[in-house]
Amino acid sequence: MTITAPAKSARDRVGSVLGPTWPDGTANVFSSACPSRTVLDHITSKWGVLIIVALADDTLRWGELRRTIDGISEKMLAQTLRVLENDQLVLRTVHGTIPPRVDYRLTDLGRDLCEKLIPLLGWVSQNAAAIVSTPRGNA
Amino acid sequence: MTITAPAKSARDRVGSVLGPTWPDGTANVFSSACPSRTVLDHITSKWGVLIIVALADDTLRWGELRRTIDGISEKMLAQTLRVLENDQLVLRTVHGTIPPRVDYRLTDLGRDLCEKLIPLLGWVSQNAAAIVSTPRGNA
DNA sequence: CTGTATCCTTTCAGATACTG
DNA sequence: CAGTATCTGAAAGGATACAG
Repeated sequence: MTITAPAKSARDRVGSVLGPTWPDGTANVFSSACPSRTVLDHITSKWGVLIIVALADDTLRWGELRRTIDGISEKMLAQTLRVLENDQLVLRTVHGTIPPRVDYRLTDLGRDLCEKLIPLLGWVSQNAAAIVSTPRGNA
Repeated sequence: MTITAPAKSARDRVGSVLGPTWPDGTANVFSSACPSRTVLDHITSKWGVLIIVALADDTLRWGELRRTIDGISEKMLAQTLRVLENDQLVLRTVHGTIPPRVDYRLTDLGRDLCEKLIPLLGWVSQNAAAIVSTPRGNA
């Protein structure tokens, strides 16, 4: 292995764990121009994680998603679903029936991502109460 | 195990994977009032993930963090660090020297979280290029 | 070097009303 | 049922200047 760039602590070390996003290694997630930044923003948008995880096991209908994810507005549900669908993480199926029925489910890509998300959300669920219960000026 | 609530597909199934945040099981991450929502918002804030992962291996100084995380403003770095510190994920150490030196490193809690974040960021790094390169009206 | 304070712009997000 | 359109207020975020 040839090392050309100067070793720069975290950036390179974590970079080697994550791997560069571009084959030439010019960009990783710490670079502002990196596409992984865009995707990360989509996923970590206010509702992205919750929608994906809600679809972990099931195909859900629009109304089911809306009821499952407490507090989401129709606007944000539609908006986030569109982004997720465009990222090929969620698949939208329209049944040409009256009344209309639309199903949402994860793509293979989405399911793959979901498996990374579940442990994260599990950790948050377990530790959230402890974190929030020590508010020293918390937002 | 006593089941009192009607089984509601994803909400309960994923809920059983994640576990309830409150011991009485009244709230999980899908509930808007759940504290895990707050913590999740902190972590998935625009810069939260990046800061935590940047500190994965190293203690970093303010300036190092600023240079590592490309594109972050001083304001957002300070703001996000304060939230993370308050959540007991990041530890701030002030050395009383001139010129001033301040170190940031992960707490045990933060390191634990970081281990859930690395696989996620790794996945994003590997798949981002493919996702972004198929823009059918992408934002 | 490590931040704060201020101003300003952009984006997010909810409420409401409406459509096929 | 499954959305869209529009409006409005709140919040996030960035640039710049300044302070200890």
